[in-house]
Amino acid sequence: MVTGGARAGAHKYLAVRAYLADLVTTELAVGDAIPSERSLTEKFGVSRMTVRQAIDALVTEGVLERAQGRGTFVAPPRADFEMRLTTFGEEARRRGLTPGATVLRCEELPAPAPVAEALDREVGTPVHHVVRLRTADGNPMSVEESWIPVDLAPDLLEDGVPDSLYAALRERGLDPSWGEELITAADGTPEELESLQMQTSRAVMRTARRTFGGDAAVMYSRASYRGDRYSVFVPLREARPTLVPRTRPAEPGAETGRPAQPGRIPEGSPR
Amino acid sequence: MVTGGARAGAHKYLAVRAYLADLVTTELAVGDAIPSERSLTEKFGVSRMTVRQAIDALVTEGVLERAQGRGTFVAPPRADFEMRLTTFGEEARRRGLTPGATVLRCEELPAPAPVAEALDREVGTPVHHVVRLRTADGNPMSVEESWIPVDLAPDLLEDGVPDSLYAALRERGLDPSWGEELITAADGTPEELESLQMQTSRAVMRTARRTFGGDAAVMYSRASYRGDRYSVFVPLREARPTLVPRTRPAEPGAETGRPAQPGRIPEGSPR
DNA sequence: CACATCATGAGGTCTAGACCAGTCTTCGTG
DNA sequence: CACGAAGACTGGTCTAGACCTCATGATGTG
Repeated sequence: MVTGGARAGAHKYLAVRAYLADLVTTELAVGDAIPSERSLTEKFGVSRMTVRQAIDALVTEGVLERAQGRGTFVAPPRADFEMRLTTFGEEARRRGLTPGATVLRCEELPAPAPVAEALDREVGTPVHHVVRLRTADGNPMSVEESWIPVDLAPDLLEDGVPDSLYAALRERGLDPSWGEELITAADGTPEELESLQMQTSRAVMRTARRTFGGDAAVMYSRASYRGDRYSVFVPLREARPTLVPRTRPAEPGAETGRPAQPGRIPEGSPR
Repeated sequence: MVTGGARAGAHKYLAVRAYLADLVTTELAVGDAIPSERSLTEKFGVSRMTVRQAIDALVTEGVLERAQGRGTFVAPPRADFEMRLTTFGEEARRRGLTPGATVLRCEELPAPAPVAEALDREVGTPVHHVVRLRTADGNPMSVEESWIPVDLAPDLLEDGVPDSLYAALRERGLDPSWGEELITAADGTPEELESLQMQTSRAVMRTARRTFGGDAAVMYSRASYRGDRYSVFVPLREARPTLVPRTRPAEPGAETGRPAQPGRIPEGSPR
């Protein structure tokens, strides 16, 4: 059973949700119908609204599809439909490759302007700075540079550079929960081309990423990937208009108390 | 009033939803609280579950944020938080540029293998083929190649190439509703470099996109953007595990009736 | 003055029904 | 046998309450 995380004492809709999640992953295939809402009502001894709350959650996640008059069905996996905050290591393993890393640099320094801006900090704020060569099955894939404010994780690099910076941040209660990334293509610099052992082609894919935990920026990172070995898959949603909140009129003295708005990602050289 | 689309006779939760949407766009700023659920209950003479249904919808869309014990607030615009199916023209205008296009080629031909695969059709199926140079404020930005099955829109190119292929498809009832894109970086070919008037740098960003309307692939397109003038912004969500339905055991004779599963995007040269 | 307590009011979960609106099957009837 | 109506499903919307947890500000006390 995959009921994990929703023990008996917990909320009832979570129990129903866990049951359905288990059904989907172990019993049903794409297109199959789940039990009707009324039958789940009896099975769990809960009201229909509670059953619907459980199903609603899975419909929102894209796992199920409702069809009035017919039933509720297992939805086809639409890729992910959202880019995820994954790490190089996770990505590599997902593709069946063995990730590796060589630390090229590891230091603490005052944040230069572009880094400070990306992290919503003052210029000169102490930051950890790590440069690594990332490999997959031993082949160089990218040169990756990361900056993390020292005050968020003072002991981050005490035992050397951790395999996964994200995992290390998570251990310190700084869950990376969302981010934004800017992707460009460029000719690699001579140093990059050498590190990546690129001979004939010169094109690299550059990414600049801001990672947020809650409302605070916890990490800024830049990477250059071998253009001939790396690609990004982006699922696209329909372009429907979005509600835009009214912009607050200038009110001197008014504090929004909402830091870390998404915005421009600095691209300029951080050194 | 922005109540449009939710007339009095319609569902009550839509009336509440429309009221809140109007509030957000005309009265409230980011971080402001909306009226409490119980006060909305009285204002509209509906039950609390109905009010919650309206709020839930806006929370799911990312417009509002709940906070137990405190209230429900206007959420900061997290970029889009999903890549959208936009066209070159829309993107350019959004960035304040004037889009332009020069048709380099326009023909009908039998689909080569990679194109046929991308469109879920037989090799040789007749497809429209359009190659255009896209400009912004007169500057070359990308070379874009599109393939569309002829049977979906036989008269698509009768009056010349339309400004927007997406708009032309929409007019024929083929709403592009989702898609998937593969992004790579590469050295531009000599022809690309000449079309794009690239002198010093050679890196281009290549995209290969499958566009779907409903469950059928309606268009396959490939584009090469000037690496020094183009970038892609990608919002990233938290990396939480996704439910994967059980794979259907081989059942000869069983029909899923579910075409157009997302999958690999062909990258090889289509000519 | 500082701090613990408590009342208030916010959202979170849940019930036991109701009627509406599609879909599909089944069973007469012509 | 063909076809249409009826019934038996499905999910969609909605009510009028209930009790819970959590955040906050007022209040009283040491």
